[in-house]
Amino acid sequence: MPRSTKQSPERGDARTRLLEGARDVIRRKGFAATSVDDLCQSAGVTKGAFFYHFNTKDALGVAAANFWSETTSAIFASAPYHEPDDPLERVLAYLDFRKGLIDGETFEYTCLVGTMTQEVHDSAPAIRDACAASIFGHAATLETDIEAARKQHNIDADWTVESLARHTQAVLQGGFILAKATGDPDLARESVDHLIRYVRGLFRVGPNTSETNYEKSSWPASKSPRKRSLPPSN
Amino acid sequence: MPRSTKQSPERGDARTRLLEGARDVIRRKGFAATSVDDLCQSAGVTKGAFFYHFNTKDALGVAAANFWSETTSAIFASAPYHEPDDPLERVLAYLDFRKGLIDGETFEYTCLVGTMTQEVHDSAPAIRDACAASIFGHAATLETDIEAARKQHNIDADWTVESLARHTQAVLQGGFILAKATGDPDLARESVDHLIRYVRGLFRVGPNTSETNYEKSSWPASKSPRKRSLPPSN
DNA sequence: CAGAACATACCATACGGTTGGTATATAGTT
DNA sequence: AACTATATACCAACCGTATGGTATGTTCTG
Repeated sequence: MPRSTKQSPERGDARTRLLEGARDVIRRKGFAATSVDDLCQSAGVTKGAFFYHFNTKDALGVAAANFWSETTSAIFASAPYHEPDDPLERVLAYLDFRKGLIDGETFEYTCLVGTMTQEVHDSAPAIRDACAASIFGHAATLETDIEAARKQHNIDADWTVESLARHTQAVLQGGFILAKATGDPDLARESVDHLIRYVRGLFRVGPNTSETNYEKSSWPASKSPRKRSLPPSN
Repeated sequence: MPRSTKQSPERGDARTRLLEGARDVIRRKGFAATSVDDLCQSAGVTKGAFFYHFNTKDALGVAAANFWSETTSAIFASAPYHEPDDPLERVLAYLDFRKGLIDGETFEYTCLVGTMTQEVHDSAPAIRDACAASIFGHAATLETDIEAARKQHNIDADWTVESLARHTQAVLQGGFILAKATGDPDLARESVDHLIRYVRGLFRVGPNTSETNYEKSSWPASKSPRKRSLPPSN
């Protein structure tokens, strides 16, 4: 029988639990409306622990944005959309992958750093910069595939690789807003569909390339029972 | 000499000034971070006036969303993008018009109801519904032109008119987020350019139709001196 | 003069943050 | 192996202020 069989959360991971709680609570309520007490409660710690790990609430905001960057980039790095040999296929597979992530409750699939950017862009530059680094850093990961696809398909474009990469993020962020307005994730998926159609048009490929429909992998959200792990029986 | 030459703001329009102040301050700081005192100060009134006109802060949020709907739909109704005879030209002119509105400080061109939706979607259903009505109500105004263009160009589409109308709003909202992340309106205009290219592709028209570049009209923002009312001299 | 449209002063609470203390793990000493 | 020193990682209680909201008074208008 090991010593220290305490059921309560392990000592030493309060910081991580605070960041995970912040990720979910802030996506629900927004940054400003989330109190430090809310964050402590979601992590199961007291304010002493909070202010031991973060000097101020804004400091947690910065840390949460960085935490988001690290966790999501790990997910994207190991995601299956990199597998196709054709670079355009990889771009389309990325968009299909993103579309697959949009499911469940709103706070489960929306973007933490996009949400925080909206709120703090004018009042908390440190948080905003951390969010911007997350958004544009992720967008930049798409650029090599887009560039390779452009060369392979001999596209002489009136658009830049960087702007298309950013545009994909804009569409996702905007889709999240429409989804939040009604609580319906279909509104976000719908815009991704238009984006996919746009990219296909840019590269002059038909509508039926790459229909792998990548399975949804784990996305930063508190473990919630995912309904329908098997397809419906009808 | 007329009686009541008081320089101070007219009696009777405190409500309007509160809504106008809310429009600008909330776009800067967000809804939750904007205090009632902030709103009173921006309108030049006291809390007595505020709570005379609005029972609660959330009630002002609803009223601000409705105010936004009314003022912006008046602007769009009288905007020049309705002039072209060709319906597709009107759609493209609308997007060009929206692009032209993106200028100046961030709080001047971003969308109030999009901002508020992000924050209160899960905690203030009344505000969220008012915002949703504004967003989707505006999107619906595009549907007749899109539908007419689709018939005229004989497009048998795999997309619905409604979804394309919504997609335009998603792109705009997403562009606003990217612009807020850096303070650079070019990031929003860039996404509108991609959207315009997408719509042209959907209707199979070349890149050089309708380049009117409609002059920017008045958009809900506090009167700020607009630089460069004349084009640069080079 | 009655009621609408404000202003002033005030209240209870929730908020971000601080203070002082305690349990735990680790390292060094004997 | 036992004991101490020390830093880490937290907890519980407290503090000043900002906040949403109220109660009451005042001014203007029809």
